[in-house]
Amino acid sequence: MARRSAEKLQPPSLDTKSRPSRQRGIDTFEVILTTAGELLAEVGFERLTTNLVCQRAGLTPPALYRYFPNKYALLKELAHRLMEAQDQVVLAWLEEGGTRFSSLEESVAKNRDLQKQVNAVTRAFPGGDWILRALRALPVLQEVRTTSRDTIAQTLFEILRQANPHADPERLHTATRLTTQMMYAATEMVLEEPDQDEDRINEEICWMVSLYYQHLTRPRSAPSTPKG
Amino acid sequence: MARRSAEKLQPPSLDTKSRPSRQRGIDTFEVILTTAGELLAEVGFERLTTNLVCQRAGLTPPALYRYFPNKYALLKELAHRLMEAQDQVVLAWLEEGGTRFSSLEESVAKNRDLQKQVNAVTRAFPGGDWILRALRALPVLQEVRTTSRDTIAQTLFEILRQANPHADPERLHTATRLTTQMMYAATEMVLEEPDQDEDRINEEICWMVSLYYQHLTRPRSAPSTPKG
DNA sequence: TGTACATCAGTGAACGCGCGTTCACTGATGTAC
DNA sequence: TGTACATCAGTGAACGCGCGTTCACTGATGTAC
Repeated sequence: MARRSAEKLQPPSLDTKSRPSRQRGIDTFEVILTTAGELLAEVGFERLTTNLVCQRAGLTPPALYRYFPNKYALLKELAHRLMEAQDQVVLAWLEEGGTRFSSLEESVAKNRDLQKQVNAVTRAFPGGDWILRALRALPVLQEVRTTSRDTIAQTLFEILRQANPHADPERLHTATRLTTQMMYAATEMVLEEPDQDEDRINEEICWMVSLYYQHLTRPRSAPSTPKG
Repeated sequence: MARRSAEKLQPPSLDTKSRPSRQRGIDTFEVILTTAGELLAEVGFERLTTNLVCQRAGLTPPALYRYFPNKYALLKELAHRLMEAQDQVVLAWLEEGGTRFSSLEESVAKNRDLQKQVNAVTRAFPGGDWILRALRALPVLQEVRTTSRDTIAQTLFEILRQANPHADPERLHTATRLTTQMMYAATEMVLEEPDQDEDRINEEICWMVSLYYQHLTRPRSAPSTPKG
């Protein structure tokens, strides 16, 4: 009883409760998430409720409640998966030498490809745009967002640090976090206003980032103007 | 009766209902908004309810309901005011010649001052951080956000267009919208993670933007390195 | 300057709805021997 | 290979709460004459 009222004071702060062990449960778990993604795309996260998900998924509330304590747990799991999908794209790009180039134009082109891929992955994710909004709006999810961004930024930092040992490390560190954030912000911008020309925005954000890194890594020499 | 059920189909899409005409009403209107801002800062916009605002403001629900149809109307009014406060700062900066400079360093410095001011204004606004989140998360508010950004971007565009008649206008247009968005995104970044060094982030975002505009407006000449 | 009336501003009390959540239970799947 | 049992997975039905909203009303302020 005492434990009960103590729980009441900080109860909803839960992740996914118990993960299912058998196939049937695993399927249900996935159906719940898929349905939540669908509904998110349809009604947005404010009108998303556990009851609504259950209804659409053909389940009763206790079934959902077995795995997720509330709708935030649903959103957190979805957000986590979206972030992982994005991260995979970025990390693969880094491994394939996305930061290696021999001209400013090539740098822009490579960044543009990355940006395009990230946008595509986000778009393909059911309710992806809403998940991005939720990641900003709900404090519970901010950690998911920040963790993802910092992972990317840290990896990028290490690569650039090795390639540019003379650059100011502190500044480079801020730079990687900032540009990562900015490229995500550009993705949000494109998804939020679909009537805009995505290619144009991608192009420009990549010029911004490329010019900036050029400045940071070659601060005292004139920039290369290869085919000027 | 028929009218009633028709209204039910699209009712909550309202702005502030009737504005008060007498002093007493005007005071109440403002008290409601002030209280909403306070509560926003305390509990966030998800747990903000009209009842809660009434309770804190020492009013009964119908009093609030007289002016605002729901909590979104509250948020919309608050968001509108925050955007106006930000816009004023930016427009004043533009009028005072924020875009005129004689070196890259001066451009960065001027941008940094602007960014600092915008951050300060946002921080001083009760619940400002939450309003920024709501502006992203709630579709009802996106128009407020977009309108503000496009107003700024358009003004900036016209100034830059006149100063740089040779620059590609379409590209310049995209650029102004993009950089405006990016600088707002940097504000959000600073407010969301207060443990970070604001000055450092301001500095870097301004380098990004300044280098980018330098490239756009002098695409074929080497950048000036005055005190290199 | 005073009176009668219209309008504005806010109260008190209650409502229906649906959300999150729980309880005791049934059925299905795996495991030990 | 078959039986007994433990655990997992999900059901049916209900609950309390509080949110948004409304109704008929009172009191305060301004206006006409």
